[in-house]
Amino acid sequence: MPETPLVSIRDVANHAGVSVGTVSNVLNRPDIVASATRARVLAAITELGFVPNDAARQLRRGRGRTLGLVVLDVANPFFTDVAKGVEDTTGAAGMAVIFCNSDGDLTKENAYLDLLEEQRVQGVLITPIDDASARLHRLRDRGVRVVLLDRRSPEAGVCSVSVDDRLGGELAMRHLVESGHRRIAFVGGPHRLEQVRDRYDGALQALTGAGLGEDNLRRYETPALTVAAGRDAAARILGQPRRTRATAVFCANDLLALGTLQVLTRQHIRVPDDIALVGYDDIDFAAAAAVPLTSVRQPRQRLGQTAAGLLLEEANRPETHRHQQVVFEPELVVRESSQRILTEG
Amino acid sequence: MPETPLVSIRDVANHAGVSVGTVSNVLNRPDIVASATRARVLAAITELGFVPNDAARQLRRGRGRTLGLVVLDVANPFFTDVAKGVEDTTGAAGMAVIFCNSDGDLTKENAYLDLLEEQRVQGVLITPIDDASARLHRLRDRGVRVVLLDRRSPEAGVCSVSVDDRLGGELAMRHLVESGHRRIAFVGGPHRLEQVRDRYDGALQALTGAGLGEDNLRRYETPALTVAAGRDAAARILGQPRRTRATAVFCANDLLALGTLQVLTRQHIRVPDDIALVGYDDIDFAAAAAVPLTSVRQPRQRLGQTAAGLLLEEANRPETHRHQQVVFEPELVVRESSQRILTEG
DNA sequence: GCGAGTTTATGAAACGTTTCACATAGTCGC
DNA sequence: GCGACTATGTGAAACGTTTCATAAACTCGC
Repeated sequence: MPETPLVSIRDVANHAGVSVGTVSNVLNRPDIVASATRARVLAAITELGFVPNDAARQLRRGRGRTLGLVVLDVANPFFTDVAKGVEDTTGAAGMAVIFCNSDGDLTKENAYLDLLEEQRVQGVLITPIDDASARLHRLRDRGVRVVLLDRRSPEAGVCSVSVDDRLGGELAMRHLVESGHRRIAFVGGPHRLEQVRDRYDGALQALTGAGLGEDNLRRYETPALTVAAGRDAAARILGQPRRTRATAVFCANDLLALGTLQVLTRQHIRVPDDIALVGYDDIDFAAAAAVPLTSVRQPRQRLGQTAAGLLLEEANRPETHRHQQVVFEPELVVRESSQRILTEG
Repeated sequence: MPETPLVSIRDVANHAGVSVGTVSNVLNRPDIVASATRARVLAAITELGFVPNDAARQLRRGRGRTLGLVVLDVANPFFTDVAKGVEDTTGAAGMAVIFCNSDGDLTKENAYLDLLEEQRVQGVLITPIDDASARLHRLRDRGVRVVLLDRRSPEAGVCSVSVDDRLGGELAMRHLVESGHRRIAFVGGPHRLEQVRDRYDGALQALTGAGLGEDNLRRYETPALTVAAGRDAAARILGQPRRTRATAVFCANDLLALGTLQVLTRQHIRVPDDIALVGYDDIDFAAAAAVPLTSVRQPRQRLGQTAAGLLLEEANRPETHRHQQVVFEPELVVRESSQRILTEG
C-alpha cells in the first residue's frame, strides 16, 4: 500500500490560486477573507480532500488540541462515568481526550505523564495514586495545566474537583450504627489512596460521634479496589469465628462490595440478615446486584464535566482564571443490602 | 503564571557543546554516538529538564505515536475490557491511545474520525456503527490504517478481529430450546448494529435447526444496548397477557439483560422459574447480578490485544503484513438465570 | 608516515502550519 | 484627483524535530 502523498495547505493554495497565508486565514479567521476567495479556497479543500495537519499547527502554536485523563482503573464504572462527563465537555469544545489508565501503578502513571508531556497536551486531569505533588508541580512549572480529579488539592495553586469522602464515610457508618451494628468491618485499600483513607476516617468519626470506639471497626486492607480484591477480603472476614465476626461490612467502593457479596451469597450467608453490606460510588450495577446494594452516591458525570470545564477555562482565559477547589456532597442511597426486608419483619 | 519557555533540542546541544544532530542521535540511535558524548548529552538533558516535542517529531516523520480507538459505549464494561486489552499492547510499545466514544451516534463517530485524521494517528481501531465502508475506505486511502473491532470485515483489504456472533446467538438459543422453552423473546437493537443482527440470525437458525419456526421468537427492538433500554423492553414484555407471554428472554448484551432482570425482580417475576434469562458478553457483573446471569462469553481483552497487535504489525512491517480476519469463538456460560435451581427440583 | 577504512560529529534542508510586517488596490471625502 | 483610510492578500520567518550528505578525526597494515 503506497503511502499516499498527503495534500498540504500549499497544494490547496496552488489549486485555488492564492497564497498559503490566505488558506490559513480561511481556516482560522474566515471573516477576514473576501467571500469570493473564501469560496474558491473551500472548494479546493474539498476537491483535494485536504485534512489539516494538527502536528504542524501545534508546533507553531505551542500547544495541541488534546488533553490527558489519567484514572486509576478503566474497568471501574465510576471512572468511565467520570470519563463520559469529561468527554461531554471536551467534545463540545472540539478537543480530544487521551485516556490513560494508571491501574494504580506508579510506574505506569509516570510513564503516561511523560507521554502526555511530550504530546504537549493542553492539560491533565488526574486522579493521582499518591500525592505526587513533586511530579505534578514539575508538570505545572513546564506549563502543563493540572486539575485534580476526585481528590482535593491541598494547595490553592491547583484546581481540584472532588467529593467529600469523609462525609461519605460518615454517612455510611452512621447508617450502620443506627441500624444497631456494633462489630463492623471496613474493607478497602491500598491505604495510600487518599479516598480510602478519608472514607475510613469519616467512618471512624461517625463511630466516635455515636459514643463508640475504634475497636468496633476492624479494618481489612485490600491491594486494589476491585471485585477480585473484594472476594479475598470476604474470605478473610468469614475466616473469623462466628461470635466475633463482623455483622456489617462497609466497602470503600462498589466493586469491593460486589466481590464481597458474591462470596457471602455463595457461602449462604444472608445479606443483610447475617451480614449487612454498604458500598461506595453507587455505580449503576450496585442497584442490579444480587442483593441491591446500599451505597454512597457521587455525582460521577458532573465530576468529569466540572473538571474538564475548569481546565478549559484555565486554558482559554488564563488572565481571569482563579484556581478553585470544587467539593461535591455525597448522598447515601439505602437499599436492601443494609436493611431487613420489610416483608420479613 | 508565565508560560515557561520550553527547552528545545537546540538548548540541549548548546549546553552539551554538540550539534543538534548529535542530540537527536542520542535520542533515536544512541548506539552510533560515542559513549562519552552520549553521557554528556544525557546529562544536559536531565539538567535542563528537556522533554522532546512529539509534534515536531511527528511533523518530520509523517505519523505520530498515537492510535485511535472508537467504541460504541464507554459505559459498557465490554468495551472497557477491550480497551484494556488495547492498552496492554500499545503501552508496551510506548504508544498512546486516543479513546473515542461514538455513543452509537453517527455524527459523533464522524467527528472523531476527522479529529483522528488531523492527529495523523498511526491507525484506528473501530467498532463502526454501520458498515460505513465509504468513510473507512477514504481513511485507508489517506494512509490511515484501519482495524475493525468486534466486527468482521467483509473485504480482504482490511484487518478485523471479531467473535462469531451467529454462533453465539445459536448457542444461547439452543440452550433455551433444549430447556423446553417455546415462546422466546429477543431483546436487542438498534437493528443496524451488525452484532445485533448476527446474534438474532444465529438464534433463528438454532430455532429452525430444532424444527421450530420464526413465530416462536418474538423480537423487541431497543434503541440502544443499555441497562435503561433493557428496563423498557422488560416492561413491554410484561405488558403481554400472561398466557402468550415469553417464558424466556435472550438479550443481545448483558446490560440489556441486567435492566430486564431489574424489572422482573421488582415485579416479583421469578427468574428463571417464571421467565428464564440469557445475556451476552459475560461481563464481570453478569456473575454478580441479582440472579447470576447465563451469558455468552467473549474473549474481550484478547480482542483488544489482537486488534492492537495487528495494527502495530501493519505499521511496523508493512511489507510482510497480510491483512487478516481473526474470528474468535464464543462460549456459553450457564448460570442460575436460565436453569431451575437444583435444590428446588 | 601514507592510503584506505572506520568511527563520530556537523550543519542545513525539510516537514506543514501560523503569524506578521508589508504591499496592493479600492473607497471616500473634499 | 489627492491624501487618508480600509479591505484584502502576500511571502517569508519561525516552531522543534529528523535525516542525510559531508567533513573531520582516528586506526590500521604495511
